[in-house]
Amino acid sequence: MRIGELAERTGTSRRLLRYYEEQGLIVADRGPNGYRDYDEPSVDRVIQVRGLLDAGLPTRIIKQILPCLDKPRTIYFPDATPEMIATLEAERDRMTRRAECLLRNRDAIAEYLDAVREYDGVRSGS
Amino acid sequence: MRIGELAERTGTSRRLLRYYEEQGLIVADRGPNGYRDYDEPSVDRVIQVRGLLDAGLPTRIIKQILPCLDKPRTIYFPDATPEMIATLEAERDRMTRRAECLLRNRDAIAEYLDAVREYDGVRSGS
DNA sequence: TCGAACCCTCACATTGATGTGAAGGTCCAC
DNA sequence: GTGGACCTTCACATCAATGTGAGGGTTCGA
Repeated sequence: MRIGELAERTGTSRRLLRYYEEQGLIVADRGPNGYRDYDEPSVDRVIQVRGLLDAGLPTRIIKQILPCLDKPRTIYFPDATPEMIATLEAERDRMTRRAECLLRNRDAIAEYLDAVREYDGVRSGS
Repeated sequence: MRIGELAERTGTSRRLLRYYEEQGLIVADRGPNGYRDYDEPSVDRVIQVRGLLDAGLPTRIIKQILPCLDKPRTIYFPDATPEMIATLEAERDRMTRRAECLLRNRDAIAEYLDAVREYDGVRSGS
């Protein structure tokens, strides 16, 4: 598929798809005319990249961890260097802390909303 | 306490503390000399702001939700306008999705790390 | 009273993720 | 064969979160 379709199916601008490619997060074949050509799995890939980005990871890190997250659990150990391992461990912990913070604050918001709902319910009668 | 101490205790640069104030995320008294003067709770406040920021929320949103998150469960309903409620609900859901994505990918990384560890363990013998 | 170590404001620089638009090639349907 | 809807690259713009430094005041201890 071409970039327009991928953009539509992933809800991502063409500009960003090119940017992700430039950052090494996705790859694309090229047709004889220079047009980018994507395969079906690219859709999931882009969605995952967007999720990670939205979760707050920078492209630099995403590029590093993506190879470890590929579905066919082949578990590549291409260059599981100590630095790489350290980066992953650090990132795993960062993600844990981040998620905790997120959930903690989300719960606080939910709690507030519940209180508001109850308040409104009482105020307007049942 | 003055800005230097707060910076040190929160691991945040003075510049950023001033920025957060400019964005309305924290407040500071002023001494007769113009120096900012912070109270003890400011420390937690700054830490929470940093957590939310790190969790990916923009200052604009943080400013909106912070009042709902204040500890003394006074539950202010200063201006619980419908728009405000909608914003909060949307943000709550966004945070949930974000956290899920984060945890899903974190688990994938953890799984990978486990596999690597096992691989290394086997390879080097016990 | 001098210097170090604070503080202030202002303003420009940078980085990452994006938007936008120009200048131009390709493909297809009419 | 022309127009519209694609695609290409390049480059400049933007926005939020930060860094950095200039120019200048305050506080305090030696």
